[in-house]
Amino acid sequence: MGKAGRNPTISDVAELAGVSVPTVSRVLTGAVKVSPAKRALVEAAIAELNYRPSAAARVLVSRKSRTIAVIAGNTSRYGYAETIRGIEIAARAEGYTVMIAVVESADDEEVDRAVSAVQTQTLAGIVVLKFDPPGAAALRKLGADVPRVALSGTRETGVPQAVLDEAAAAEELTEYLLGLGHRTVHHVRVPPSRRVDGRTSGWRRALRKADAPVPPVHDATWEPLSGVPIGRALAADPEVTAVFCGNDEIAMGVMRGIVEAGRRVPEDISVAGFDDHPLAELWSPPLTTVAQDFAALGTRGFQLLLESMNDEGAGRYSSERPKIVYRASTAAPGR
Amino acid sequence: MGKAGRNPTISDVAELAGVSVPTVSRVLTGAVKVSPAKRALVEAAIAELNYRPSAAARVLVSRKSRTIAVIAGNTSRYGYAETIRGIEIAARAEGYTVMIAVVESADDEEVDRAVSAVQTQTLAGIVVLKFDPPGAAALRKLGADVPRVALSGTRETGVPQAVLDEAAAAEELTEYLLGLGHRTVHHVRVPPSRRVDGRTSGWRRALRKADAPVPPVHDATWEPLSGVPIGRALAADPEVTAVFCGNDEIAMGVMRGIVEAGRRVPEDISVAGFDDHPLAELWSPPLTTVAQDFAALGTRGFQLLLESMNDEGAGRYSSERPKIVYRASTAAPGR
DNA sequence: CTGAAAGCGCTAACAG
DNA sequence: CTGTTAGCGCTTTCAG
Repeated sequence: MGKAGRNPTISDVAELAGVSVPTVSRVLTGAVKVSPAKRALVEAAIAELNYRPSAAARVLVSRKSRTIAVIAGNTSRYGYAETIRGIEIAARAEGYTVMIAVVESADDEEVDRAVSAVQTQTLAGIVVLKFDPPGAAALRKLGADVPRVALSGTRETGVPQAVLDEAAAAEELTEYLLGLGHRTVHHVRVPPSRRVDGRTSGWRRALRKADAPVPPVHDATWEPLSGVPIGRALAADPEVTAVFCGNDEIAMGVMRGIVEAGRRVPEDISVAGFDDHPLAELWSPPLTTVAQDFAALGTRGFQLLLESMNDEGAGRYSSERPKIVYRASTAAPGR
Repeated sequence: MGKAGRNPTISDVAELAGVSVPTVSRVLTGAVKVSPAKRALVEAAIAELNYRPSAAARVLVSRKSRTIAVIAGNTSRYGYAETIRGIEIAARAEGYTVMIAVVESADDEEVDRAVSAVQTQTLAGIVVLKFDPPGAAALRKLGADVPRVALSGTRETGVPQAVLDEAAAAEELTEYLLGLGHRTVHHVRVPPSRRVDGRTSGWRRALRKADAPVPPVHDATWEPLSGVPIGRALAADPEVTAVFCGNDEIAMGVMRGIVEAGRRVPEDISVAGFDDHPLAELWSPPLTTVAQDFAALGTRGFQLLLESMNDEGAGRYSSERPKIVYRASTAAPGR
């Protein structure tokens, strides 16, 4: 019998069931056939002792793990949280456990800390949220010894990757605005993930293709409130009739600034966002935006990871085109 | 030298440094003194091989882990995501890694699955988000063998717990509304965590204390849009002048319904929410609400866990009183 | 201060 | 089908 206070081990189970330790292991893993009689004995013993195999011991000897890590710059912001949720759901469905490693900044020290924390664990795979510079830096430092998948960001070579084609969506949205009759579209950017930001480059491409002037970009922070002064500034310029914002929260801040400055949305100025935040539909006026299915992105990411664990489809690239959601915050320019 | 393709092990390091394996272990753990000369040798070897100790092997022999698990009914909804963020930040600061276990429902099977997944890991401790029935069910099934902490929910005995005193805050907010001159306050509830929901009971307590009529409760889902029809219904009743909603997102939906029905906020009807969602301040009109510091709750939770790992303060209870944020969505009743 | 020996809980050969 | 024998990578005695 196991000593009191200690968790039961596989030998406690073996002893109680009257079989050898490997036999218990065999019913646990199910890999090798065991006679029904002994199997029943073992299962009874497991139930009686409320035995749970130790993942640590298992991993040590089998070198196989049922844990994946998610490396992310953040866990609670809308896109991040939803993506992680998608990964977790897919992982759970396949019996995997998820571990989180947050990389606050792209500082060498911080990235090393996070990468070390991850490399210490024996993992089945790693999903990197390449939404921002910290994520990209972490991916770069990761060895190729463990299956990895990158989510979003610039295209990787040699690493399977799933992305949302933000540039295409931003281009389409900007074209829509121009098609409404706006002479040009102004842009408020969220902190860019990298040198080239898909949302910004899609916007610029659309303007160039239409030979529309490319106004200077306004930079917001992740704080919704940071959009307010930008909105006020934009409203002060009578030339401004359409604004495309890097995300919905900033768009809401910008709209607030515009309204505070005494102009109307969309009569005087059209405003569009990005993400289709849960509150975008509820906003007044409801926000025209781009629906990004982050949870599906996470799920695709885990799928890619699974494939890459089985050596299939290494280097696969999966791109999805987000859909524009037309609502009331955009309209033809007034007079 | 280590075989190619394999991660380097502690004996590869020992060999390269020309010392014994336990000596390497001693510089790794720092528990026992090692001569500066050997220490330098070992550190050089570690750096050269880019060696990372295996957490699995460590845990197996030392029975000590630097990983904690968070059990939660959800990971991406505002309060949940922020709480997890707070836990993760505190854990990371102390060198702990966070593992996530999601419990979708309170079904026995689902709860057992999550609890098993957690018990398989060798953990330093577990933080349970007792925000909802699944969380509460999971806490109940967890053995006392690993340090645990409960966050929110009804008071536990024997388990350290950190909570936000929602009932007190809801009562204060309701009293404020009554103090403004409203005859009573209507209530829209979010899916309740348990039989007694703090927000609802605080509201009811305030009405009783003031001898105000207690109108029937309206039930919303977690979907912000579910508030819209409720808002419309409320607006149709001329008796309604003040509404207290279970969270900000629902409050936004309710306000939308009220406005659609042709009544104004706050001139005709005051609306208050709960949580101080990042967009509450930006809403028109800005929402009166209760600021819940979920990240701080998470941090306090991890602190409690640390104490309980060191056998200090087992059974501690930490309650924080959220602060009311007065904004423009509430006012004295019009005539 | 340092090395030798033992063993954590489990699975992977290998006989039988 | 089943038991015996090894040993995963590390920390922990225990001698020196």
